[in-house]
Amino acid sequence: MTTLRDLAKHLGLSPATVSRALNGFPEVGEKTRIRVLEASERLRYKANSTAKRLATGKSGMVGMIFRSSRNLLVDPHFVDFLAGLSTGLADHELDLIIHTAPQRDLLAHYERFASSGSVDGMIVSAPELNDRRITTLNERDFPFVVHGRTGDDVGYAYFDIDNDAAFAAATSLLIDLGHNRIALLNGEAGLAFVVQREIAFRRVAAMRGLHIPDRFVSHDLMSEEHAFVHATEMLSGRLGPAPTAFLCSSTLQALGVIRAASAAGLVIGTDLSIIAHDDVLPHLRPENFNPPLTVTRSPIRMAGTALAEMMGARISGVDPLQLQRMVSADLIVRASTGAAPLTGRAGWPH
Amino acid sequence: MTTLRDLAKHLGLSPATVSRALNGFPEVGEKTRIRVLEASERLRYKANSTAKRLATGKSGMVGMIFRSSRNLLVDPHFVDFLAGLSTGLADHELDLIIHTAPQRDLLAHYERFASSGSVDGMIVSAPELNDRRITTLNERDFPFVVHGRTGDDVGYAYFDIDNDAAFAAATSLLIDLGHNRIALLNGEAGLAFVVQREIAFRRVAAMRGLHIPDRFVSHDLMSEEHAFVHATEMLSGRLGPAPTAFLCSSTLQALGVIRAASAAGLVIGTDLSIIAHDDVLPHLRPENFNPPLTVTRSPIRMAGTALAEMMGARISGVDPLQLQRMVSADLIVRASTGAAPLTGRAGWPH
DNA sequence: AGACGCAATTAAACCGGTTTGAAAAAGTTC
DNA sequence: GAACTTTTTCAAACCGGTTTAATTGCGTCT
Repeated sequence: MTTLRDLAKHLGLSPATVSRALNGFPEVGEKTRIRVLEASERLRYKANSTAKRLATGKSGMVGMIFRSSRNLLVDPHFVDFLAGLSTGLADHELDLIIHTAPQRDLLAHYERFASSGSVDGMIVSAPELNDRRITTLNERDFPFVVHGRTGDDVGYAYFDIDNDAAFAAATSLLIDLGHNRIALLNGEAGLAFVVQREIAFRRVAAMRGLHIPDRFVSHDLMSEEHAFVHATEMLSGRLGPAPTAFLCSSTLQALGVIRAASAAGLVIGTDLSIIAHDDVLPHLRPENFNPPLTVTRSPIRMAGTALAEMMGARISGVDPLQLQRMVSADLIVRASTGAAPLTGRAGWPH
Repeated sequence: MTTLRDLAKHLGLSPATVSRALNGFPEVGEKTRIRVLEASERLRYKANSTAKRLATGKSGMVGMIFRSSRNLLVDPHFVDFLAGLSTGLADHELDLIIHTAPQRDLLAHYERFASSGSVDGMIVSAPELNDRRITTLNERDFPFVVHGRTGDDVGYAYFDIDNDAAFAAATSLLIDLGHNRIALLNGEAGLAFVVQREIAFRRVAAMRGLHIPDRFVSHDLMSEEHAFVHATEMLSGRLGPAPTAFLCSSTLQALGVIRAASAAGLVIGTDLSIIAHDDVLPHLRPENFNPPLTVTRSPIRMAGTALAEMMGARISGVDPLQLQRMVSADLIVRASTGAAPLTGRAGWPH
């Protein structure tokens, strides 16, 4: 393995000059630079990245920590985010370190990452309402960016979609269409975006005089299968009058609702309306569903690239308050939403 | 940030002794060790991992490179593999680096990783039949493990399932049931496992006297949507007599076939039989399909953990030839396979 | 020719750990 | 208590780069 000193000796130069030549410093003579570049090519010299890091104090990596138990890595939403993130990081010549830790000493692992110099920054995903990972990193003054936000007025860099506006608009649309029994299939309890969506949904419903019993709001993994189970139960009548509309946190859940509705003999768009949030997963296109799905849309992959960009800026010292972005989701009305069936216009009793 | 020297000065010891005390070397006095550990706790000392790496020559990381274009990261099969891998690596105190590179200089990035010392080993996934990544790493004598294998007699560490046996068994089962028009929905052309599965399928079909026209064998992303499109086309009759059975490389594709069959008014298990390979994706359980799906099963997540284990061994110097594992997939017969409909027993003409 | 300015190069310190070889301290043996 | 082990500690070199401060070489001005 060729080192910088080997190369320097070979050329009859000092390591300092060689280092400068390779890194494009201006004070190196033009003929020398060419000579160095040629020799480094010929001897297949590759700078040892560890040594470089130690000398410069930059690792060129950002970290992400996963709980070994709860498997975020299997969630397609999350993975698409990851895809956007890692390609975005590549533009800044940053690599991503995936680290897994058991739930109980998750925070200790964040601390170790933050203070051992192995990464220049961290990505925090799927924050909960009071997320101790965020407070820990904030205290240490360590660069990090968050996908989502824990409140309205926070002091860290984040990228988020306007969950409140999106779900308020979706709820309004359903009520305008005459739906008075609307069920919500939400994500896992505790996650910030889940709470935000539910608050918007319940606020608009209450404003319009609707009562939503808790048993028609589910909190679970956003998978086809879980949604199928919940929707089947809700449509069965065992919990009370069946909803005439479903609001889903994900198009995957919409698939489950469609399967449950087919089994129950219901026609989507006529007997039952569905709106879902569309994260624009590459292999799941709600515009091709039958019927095409009404959605609130915002590509989650874009969140990944945006956060990669922010991470780069944050590492170069940009103030986190300058790195806060919220985008709105588009409400796209298609054929899965229609007027509520006349037979089912009564709301749930208070 | 406390360094080792700070700590040593604070204790009135030499850096050497402190380093030894922290790393559990035997030649340190017991009372000294305790003193050191206490002080390091109190001063919140965390060893700089970059410096450690430089000194020891081990990075504690393994790398994985993705093409920025073809998006493996979005493939749920692949992601589940990744989940198994990263938790398995954690057991060996290894972290995973995710690196993205454009297709055209993919190999250069592999070389850089292999010779810059930034990782101790590499993971190669989704190999093609003649995969230059493998030859490149092999030439450099750099530790790596492969998920899958490019041939029967290879000189590197791999974990693979017996694709040939699995697809031969599945094909035999269908033919035994009287099916003479069997379509194959395969993965992307060129991938090793895709070729292996197709060879097994065609060999058994030929042995039993069946002709399989190329237009009833598709090569594409293994997604629900692509499978739906191909199955719809094949069932339409536009390509010739419709198949009475589908063999799928993934349960996702089976979902697409089921959707296409429903649209065509076909009953699964009676009018149309389906077998798929089940990678045991956590949110997609073919035993809960309606009807439950006949599968060849092998958890892809297990492949991830097995390869993590192998990577650890390979890094500690175990001979790659000792690290070759092939497991067989179980054929699990459920209700999605039934006797071929009497009306459709004629095979495709030669 | 001497003084000066500028560009190109270098020696040496540094990043923060680990490890070797030697020295000091402590413990045994006679 | 001297001689000899054995245990514990230390100074210095090392990993392979970067960077500061000093030095050399060369053309220019007077």
